[in-house]
Amino acid sequence: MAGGGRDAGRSVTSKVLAILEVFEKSRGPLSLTEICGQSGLPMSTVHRLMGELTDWGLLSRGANGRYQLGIRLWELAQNTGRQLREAARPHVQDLFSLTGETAQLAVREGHEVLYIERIYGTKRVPRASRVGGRLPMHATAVGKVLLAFGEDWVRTAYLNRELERPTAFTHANAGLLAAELDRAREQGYATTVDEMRLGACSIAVPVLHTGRVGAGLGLVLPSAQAPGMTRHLAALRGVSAKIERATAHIPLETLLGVHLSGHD
Amino acid sequence: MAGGGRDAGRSVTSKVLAILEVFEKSRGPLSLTEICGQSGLPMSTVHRLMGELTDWGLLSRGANGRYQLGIRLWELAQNTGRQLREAARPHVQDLFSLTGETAQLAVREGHEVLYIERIYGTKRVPRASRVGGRLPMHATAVGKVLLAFGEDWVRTAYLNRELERPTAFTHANAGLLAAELDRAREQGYATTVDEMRLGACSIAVPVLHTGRVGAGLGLVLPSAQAPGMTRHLAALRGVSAKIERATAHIPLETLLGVHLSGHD
DNA sequence: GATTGACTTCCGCTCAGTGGAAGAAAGGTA
DNA sequence: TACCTTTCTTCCACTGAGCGGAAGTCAATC
Repeated sequence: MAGGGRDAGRSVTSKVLAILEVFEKSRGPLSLTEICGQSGLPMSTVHRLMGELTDWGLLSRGANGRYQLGIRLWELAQNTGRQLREAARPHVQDLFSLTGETAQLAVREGHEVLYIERIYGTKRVPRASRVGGRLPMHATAVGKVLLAFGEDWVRTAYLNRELERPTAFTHANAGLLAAELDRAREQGYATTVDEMRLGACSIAVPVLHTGRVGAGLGLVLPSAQAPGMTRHLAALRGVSAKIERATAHIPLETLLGVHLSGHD
Repeated sequence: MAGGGRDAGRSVTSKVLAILEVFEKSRGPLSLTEICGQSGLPMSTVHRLMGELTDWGLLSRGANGRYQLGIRLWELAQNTGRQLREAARPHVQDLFSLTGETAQLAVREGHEVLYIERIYGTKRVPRASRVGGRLPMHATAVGKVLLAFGEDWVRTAYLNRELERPTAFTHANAGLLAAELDRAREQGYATTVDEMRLGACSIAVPVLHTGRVGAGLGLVLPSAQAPGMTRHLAALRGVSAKIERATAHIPLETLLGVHLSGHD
């Protein structure tokens, strides 16, 4: 019966968010039916909401009737963490110029590394991530740095979880990993070799802010160059220091739209 | 009376969007009161909505209680026009490497240029825009290219508007501008000198896709170098061709979350 | 310890949102 | 052309989610 069998207890907002979530997971444009299927919402409801969202520009609709995220959403989102990205970008570029290797900046988001900036080297290195993408922390150099220099409770919580093994070389043993993180902390940098993607190795240093790790700055290179990786340390540290100086005046919480305190 | 004096006719979604719109316009984090003031919504309503949005991560809340756009929004938005950005980015980087000047890629959004990618040169050039930012079309080289090679109705509609004059050198006369656009079309490139920002000049070429302009590719340099700007044309054209090839397999509408047909 | 301002919670009323169903397009298939 | 299938769009009577005024809490400031 009309209005009676409604999905009780569900707020409108939650439905809108459910729709956005569908787009978060999928690649290309989606048809109305696909959105309904994946969100579990009735078609007429989705149809109405899509209309409102499209009018505003959060979503856009192609000639074939399929929906995709709209450019207005992208524009809006450029304001998120803009200060960090704008301050850091030229320096990440410098790091690339200095080394000629793929350079990247990442932060912790929950139990994963979130890549917020990257300059691609011309060399062929297997790509594991992209800007806006996430990876497990223990399989990447930036991730290890974020764990090693981060707060203890984060590290403890992380090591108590089941650790993924994207490759056969991933260090997934909690005890050994803990020792590796201690070493990283002493040395001031972390590395990986074939741990996330075969053929790629990486090295990273922390970017500190008021004594805490704000981000990780790293390089990705072909595994063949793993032995000589540390020759890039000077560049990494120099650039990291510059980013630290460039962001020192900005409150850490403002840098990214992230809660830094609390146990997620 | 409770529930009686409600803001009739206003959908929940529109309120959520009104809140997001507030963030679109403002710089830093906002307090609840500020959001209420700018959106015109009652405090208890905003408070409840903020709770839901924050839980999901569209917004985040700092220690001081102020709200800002959350990183999840940014992550979500990375999916917008990703194919174009990912395909184009390395090439924009190449353009920077080849020229050493600030390189940028922009598309048309309504009556403005929207910058979607940029690599900063080391030279000091007055900055007028940022990634995710907009500028009037007739005051920028990429904008002129988008007008010159775009559909006729866009151009006609644009020239019938009042044309802003960000500097004293802006070409704001519709007739002269039309002639300039014709010339740009013949020559295959457009330029500006001090037209958007004193001290900066720019040159741009179109990036075509199935015979239409998909985007504009340009360089910004100090005005002192304006006379010799055209020496970068070969690099611009070469890189543009590469981007065209790299995006040829993607339907134009999918490239960006934008409606390309219809009169905005 | 009183005043002010900013935020949070409460709660009964009511209309915006709901979703099933019927209708309209679009896309096959023969 | 007619017929079926799938996908999208519109309609509408019902009702509980959202509403917002008011009262309560908290933290500065005087």
